[in-house]
Amino acid sequence: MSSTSPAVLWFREDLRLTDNPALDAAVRSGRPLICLYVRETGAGAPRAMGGASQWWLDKSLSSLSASLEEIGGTLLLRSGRAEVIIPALAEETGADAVFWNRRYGMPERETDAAIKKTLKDRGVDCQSFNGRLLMEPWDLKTGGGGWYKVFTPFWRALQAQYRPPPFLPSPNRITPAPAETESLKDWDLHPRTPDWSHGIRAAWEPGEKGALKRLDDFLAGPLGNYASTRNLPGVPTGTSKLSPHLRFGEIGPAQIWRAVQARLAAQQADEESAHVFLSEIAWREFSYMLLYFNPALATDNYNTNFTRMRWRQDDYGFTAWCRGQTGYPIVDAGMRELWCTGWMHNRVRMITASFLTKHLLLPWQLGEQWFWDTLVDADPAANPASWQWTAGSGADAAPYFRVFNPITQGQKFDERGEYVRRWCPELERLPDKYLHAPFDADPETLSHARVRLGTNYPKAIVEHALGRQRALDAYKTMKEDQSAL
DNA sequence: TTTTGAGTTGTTCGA
DNA sequence: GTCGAACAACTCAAA
Repeated sequence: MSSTSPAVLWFREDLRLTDNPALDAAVRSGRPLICLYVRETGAGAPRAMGGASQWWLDKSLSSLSASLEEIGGTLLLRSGRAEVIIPALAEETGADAVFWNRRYGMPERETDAAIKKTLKDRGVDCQSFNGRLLMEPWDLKTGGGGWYKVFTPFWRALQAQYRPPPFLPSPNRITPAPAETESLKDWDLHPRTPDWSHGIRAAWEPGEKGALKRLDDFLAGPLGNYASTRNLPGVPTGTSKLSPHLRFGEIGPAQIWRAVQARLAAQQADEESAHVFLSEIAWREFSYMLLYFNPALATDNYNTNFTRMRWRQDDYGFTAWCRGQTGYPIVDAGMRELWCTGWMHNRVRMITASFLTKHLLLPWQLGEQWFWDTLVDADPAANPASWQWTAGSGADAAPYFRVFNPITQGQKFDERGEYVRRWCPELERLPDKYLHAPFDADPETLSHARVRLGTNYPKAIVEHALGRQRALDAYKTMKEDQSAL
């Protein structure tokens, strides 16, 4: 092998230098490197990112590019169909090897397989790695040889079988190979006219450095109380907030796993909290397995009984939900946090998703798409899997009769109202007693708090008891329709 | 092959 | 205020 032929390292959902198996192998191959990111468009491209994710991608690519330059490399940018770009780049540069970390959704898998075949036919070595999951979907099988459909046995098997591979440090030197690049600025990923990204910018530091810092900060403190505070949206450090970093692969789950285990071994972590936290990482894994075996996870009901579900059509209700104007403070606070910061606390994701699919009886796909467009952590596996879980159509889903009560959920998890007051300042002066149910407050209390329902804060768009019963009836009807077949 | 125990996150009602 | 049961069957995973 001539060491002068370059290799292509194709970055996709693994925008990091540390613990990156494809990058490590590419560097070890001893070839000059072409580090590439492709903005994929057209047939075979991944689902188009929403605005918030594009914002993140912009910053993450800047960060990756800067990190590469620190060690002598550069980040090459190209746009178009990967099936065309990758082989063409190999030909143009004389590259005789291509490295990447695997993807698990469709049509990416087909695209990657097609590229691999093309490259091999032309004598270009093509190697793929696991840089995104603890265990890949085909690695974890039930005793019967199938894939897990229930989380708990999946989680048990994962704990029993997973051993993290050795840590791969960042290369300290890269020899770049020249090739022409597009400009990140020209990709126009940052929003203009208007630039709505102020709130997002204030909340996040995209890129590998930000990811590692977030992990360190979380492990050093918040992890200790994770089991108890992770459900409290008013506690800013209650959760790790690693989700967007994981989504873009600025950090991998193996790094998180090792770091938590190291803390446990050093007796520097509360066992229950560490366990609960790792189980959240495992939910992400479970979602990827579901996506791998159910490529239409984002559009089709996993439980096909739900094809008979009679969802409502309600543009007004959907718009009110999107805008955080439902009249239920915990729901509105969540939707506004999402709009403003590109993120929403997990507890509140469940409450808002339940409200859309149960109280408003709107199809989960509407909510899934809205989250996809507005979340910085919008994940092709976790987002649809979680929406289906809440709607009741998913794998190991919440039983349908579990309808979150947005009033009691607020009282239980935002008792002092820190969260609601942060995002619904018009309710700031309401006493805690009525904060989660302003419609129950007497006129005097409302006027004293300067809340005018229907004027500066909406009336509830659906009464809780009515919404709940309507959802339960719809479910019952669906079952009856099913058995009538 | 059959059996058995179990299943992320809740709510409501009645004692 | 607190507690346990009912809510609905059904499918999964392992013995």
